[in-house]
Amino acid sequence: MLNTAVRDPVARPMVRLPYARTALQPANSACAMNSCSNCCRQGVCLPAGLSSANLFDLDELTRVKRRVKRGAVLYHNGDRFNTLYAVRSGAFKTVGALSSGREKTTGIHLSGEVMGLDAISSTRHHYRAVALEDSEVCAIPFAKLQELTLRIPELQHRLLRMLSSDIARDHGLMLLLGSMTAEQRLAAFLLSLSRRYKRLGYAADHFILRMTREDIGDYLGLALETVSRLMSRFQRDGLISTQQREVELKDATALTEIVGHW
Amino acid sequence: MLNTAVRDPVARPMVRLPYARTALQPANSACAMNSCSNCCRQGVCLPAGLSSANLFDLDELTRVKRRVKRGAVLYHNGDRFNTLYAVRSGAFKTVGALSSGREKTTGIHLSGEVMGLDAISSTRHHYRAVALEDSEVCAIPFAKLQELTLRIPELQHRLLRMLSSDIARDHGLMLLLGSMTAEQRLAAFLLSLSRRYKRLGYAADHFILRMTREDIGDYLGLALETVSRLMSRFQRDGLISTQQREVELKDATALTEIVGHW
DNA sequence: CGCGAGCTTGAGCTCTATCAACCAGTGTGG
DNA sequence: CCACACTGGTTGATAGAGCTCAAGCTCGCG
Repeated sequence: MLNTAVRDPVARPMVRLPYARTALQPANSACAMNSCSNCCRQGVCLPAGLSSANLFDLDELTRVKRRVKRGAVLYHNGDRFNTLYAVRSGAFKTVGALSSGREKTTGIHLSGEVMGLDAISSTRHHYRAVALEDSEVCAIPFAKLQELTLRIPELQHRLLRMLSSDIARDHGLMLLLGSMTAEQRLAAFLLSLSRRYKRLGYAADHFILRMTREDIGDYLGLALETVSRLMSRFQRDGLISTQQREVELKDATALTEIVGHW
Repeated sequence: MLNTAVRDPVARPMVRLPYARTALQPANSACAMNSCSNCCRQGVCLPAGLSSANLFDLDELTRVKRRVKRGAVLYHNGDRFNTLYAVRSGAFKTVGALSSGREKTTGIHLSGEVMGLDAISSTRHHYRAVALEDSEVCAIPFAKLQELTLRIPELQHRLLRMLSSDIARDHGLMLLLGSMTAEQRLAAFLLSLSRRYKRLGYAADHFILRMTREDIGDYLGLALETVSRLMSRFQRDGLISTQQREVELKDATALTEIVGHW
């Protein structure tokens, strides 16, 4: 049932070096600078589109960095909100606790993405942010950021755009959760990850899932077994090649067709 | 199987006058004023929390009203975005078209709520906004609004909060779509409508659904038949009383328990 | 009165969750 | 160095929730 070639270490195409320098790297070392002005994520993160003069203002707000170990919690459900967190390196999930004891992952956040935007309206976090791997974030005091936007209209615009694109992204997930089959969901998920890694400058067709099958299931509204089965099936059908967390998209077109284009 | 009392016109408790003046009224006539300063939705809409001096500034931006007939489209998927719409009276749904031909309703918007926030980031609308009943909106030119926020920090804060609470609301729907049974979804939906009507000053336990079973299904990720069956079951179990679009919550506690409190 | 849109109910089937067993890899302690 | 436990992944069997198809009903309207 399993393609034995995959089990054979020699036949694994995915651990070759060219990849190891890009998407497969946990990206912790990729960006050592400590201010927005010289951060390699500046093009995709909060300061995207700002003039360099304005960047310096932002530098002061993002001085505080925080390291978070894999599995550790950045903020809890119910914590007072006064800080936005920009992911510098690594990856996070935000999870909502359900009374049933189960959890629902509402978001996956890669580097350059900002977490906590949903809490602006209520002054408290609704979710728990958990590191999927050893990660680092910039802590951005929201009150100061808001002051700054009054002086820098572009920054205000940028902030609004970030919130807005969060909404748009969530709507995409709602479409997915509300009207797609398990197969479509997983295909859409893989393609979405691919797009995001590409945007970060990594290989689009080859990356490491930072999360467990269970995490993916929680995110897509599926049981972990279903995720596992589908991964196997995609592999059997030659759409992807996968070994544990390592994924290579071999036929992105076919995946796109599975999703259907909307 | 159906409680015959409900079919009997005499036994219907829901068409009595006290209700007819509140939630059952389509609310078209409820708010005839034509500027924010004297609009009865001012406390729940965009201007919420602004000082009256600032309200006057906002008045200028919301001069343009637009009437939309039931079933008519306010804006289409792909339309250029330059205007936010605040629902003055009536109700809207926003729907995303899927290639399969089916549609997914991503939002239900009652009066006092603002539509189009998801398009800020992309300059184009991703969804179609359709009136669920004869409705009226305020057209708010976004560029001008943004200018105004630079002069009125409170307005900026308000705008951010609206976007943020949109995100939070969407997350709620994602939780619902991703991890609740059909029964829980419908119960949550009814309770949510109840809360929103209450906030608008209507009766919390008695209202008219502005949408068809199909709309509800599209919104909750269920087939219309499932919605219908569950409505019947809730009625049979004494949780609600319903006749077509008219709904009375008879046991909100039980509904809350069905949802489970998270 | 007849028509159509929307709602209800039934029957059957499919997809996916659940339960369960097993496997691989990793870390731990004796 | 091996036994053992533990985490995460795979695969199978089974059952049930909800979808689809289909028929009939209600109500408002021309």
